[in-house]
Amino acid sequence: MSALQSNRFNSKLTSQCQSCSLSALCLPIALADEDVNRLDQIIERKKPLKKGEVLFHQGEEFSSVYAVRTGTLKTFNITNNGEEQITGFYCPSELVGLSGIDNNIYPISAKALETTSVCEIPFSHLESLSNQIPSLKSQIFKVMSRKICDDQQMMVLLGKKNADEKVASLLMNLSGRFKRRGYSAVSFRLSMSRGEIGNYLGLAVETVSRVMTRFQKNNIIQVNGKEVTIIDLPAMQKLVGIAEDCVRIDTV
Amino acid sequence: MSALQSNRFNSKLTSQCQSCSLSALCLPIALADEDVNRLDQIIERKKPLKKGEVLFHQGEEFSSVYAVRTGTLKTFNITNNGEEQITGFYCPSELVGLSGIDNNIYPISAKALETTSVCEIPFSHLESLSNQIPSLKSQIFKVMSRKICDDQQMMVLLGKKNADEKVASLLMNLSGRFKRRGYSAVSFRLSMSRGEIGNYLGLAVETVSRVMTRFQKNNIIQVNGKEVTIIDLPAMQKLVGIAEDCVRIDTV
DNA sequence: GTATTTGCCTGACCTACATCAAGTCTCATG
DNA sequence: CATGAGACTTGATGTAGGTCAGGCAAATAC
Repeated sequence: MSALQSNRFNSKLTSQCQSCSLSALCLPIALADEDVNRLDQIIERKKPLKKGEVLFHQGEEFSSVYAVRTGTLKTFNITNNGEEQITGFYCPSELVGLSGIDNNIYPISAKALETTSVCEIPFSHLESLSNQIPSLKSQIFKVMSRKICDDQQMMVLLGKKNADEKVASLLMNLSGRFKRRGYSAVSFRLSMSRGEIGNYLGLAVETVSRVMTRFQKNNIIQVNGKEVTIIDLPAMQKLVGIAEDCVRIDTV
Repeated sequence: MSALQSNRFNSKLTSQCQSCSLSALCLPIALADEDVNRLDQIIERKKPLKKGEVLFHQGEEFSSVYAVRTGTLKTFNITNNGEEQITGFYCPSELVGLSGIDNNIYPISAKALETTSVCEIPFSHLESLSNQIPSLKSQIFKVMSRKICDDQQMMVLLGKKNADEKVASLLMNLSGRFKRRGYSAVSFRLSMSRGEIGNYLGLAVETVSRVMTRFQKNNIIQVNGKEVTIIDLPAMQKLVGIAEDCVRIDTV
């Protein structure tokens, strides 16, 4: 059975790690069955967030990290002059909130881009559980390290790439994330608006729009509102520059 | 005795965590004495790197994280088209190499900007020691979380700030890091070149140069080669926007 | 000592992208 | 069904910062 044939995980809140199709991507990877059980017990499944609802606010006391189960989140930072700077988009199986550990305060807010359900993982529990399960601790180190790695790639993007490369990079990045979860890597739906894309990439909305219509004219992608299909994969890869995503070789 | 009156830590390679004036800033914070001892035993003090020498190369197998004891490092990423993108500068007490944990490969290189000595902390040892010392594990989580936090601030900088704000942010950031180690927050020496600053901030060398001379003309800073003095602190803070560095309140 | 390289500064010019302005399209709501 | 508010697109224009080119000074080599 394919990992994604099921729709169980938005059906009831009681679903568990063992039966969750994301479990291989999420934290429990590399854990023994009994350990997954123990992890499972500290996780709280909350009722889904509606579009626009906030999971946690910048400045709030840190308590939990969250694994996205369905839907998408954005995290953002309100800058001193009041503008929002989006720092990331989070898809199912991805962990949000790690930046709160340092100061026990969330330095960013997290908001749902669509109806989104998450698993809440109280960090104090996770931490004490990680005392008992060394491989869980290693797993957390890895997840955090990967985040550092990804953020550094993002810096390269923001610092060195032009508008075309930025947009192509985002699309290819999303493509890879869909693929990893078993969805099509070439055809998908953007859950964020053009404005949010621009904000994230350091571009004006208009630029995002222009780049995407130009890509479409040049038969690199096909766009229909939020639906995107990548047509000319080599062209996209060339724009991104192969060897993205740290040095990570995608083994999936 | 001030934390910085001593010069012991570049005098001999055998210096230990207990006697290191950086220990309060580095990993051992919040560790019991006996635990510091145990940590101390896994750390290898290497002979100093000369300017331009590489600590580890992008793509190399990951083995250790490093704490800078004296001097400065930069980390950088060679992009697909062969250019270098600097992802960070590292001052004494700061930890380099955390991004290697994820894939067991360093995704960046680290190079000395001046004569630099480091403590090598073999990660496998650190990890197993962290099984025995929960507070050490927490400390590692915190350090990694802080890194994520800082990187996100860097994204805001690269995505939203103009040249003046970028340069001001870097100077103020360095200022804060000097201060934390007990040095002057207003007068310090840049260990990186203008080119490296530009590269890091996503600016051309010429722009960095122009911004700094303009700052000087407007009596905001005083520049003499690599020596910088901040004259008009409020102006600088205004450029940076107060409330930098995540939401962290500097308690030092 | 001179030659050469390297880092930094400065001016003139150019371009990629932002900004402004005016649509069109979508879709939610009374 | 009409209406109104967002979200998206497109064109015209402006500008911050990049690029190019030249020059000086300090460091390094010869």
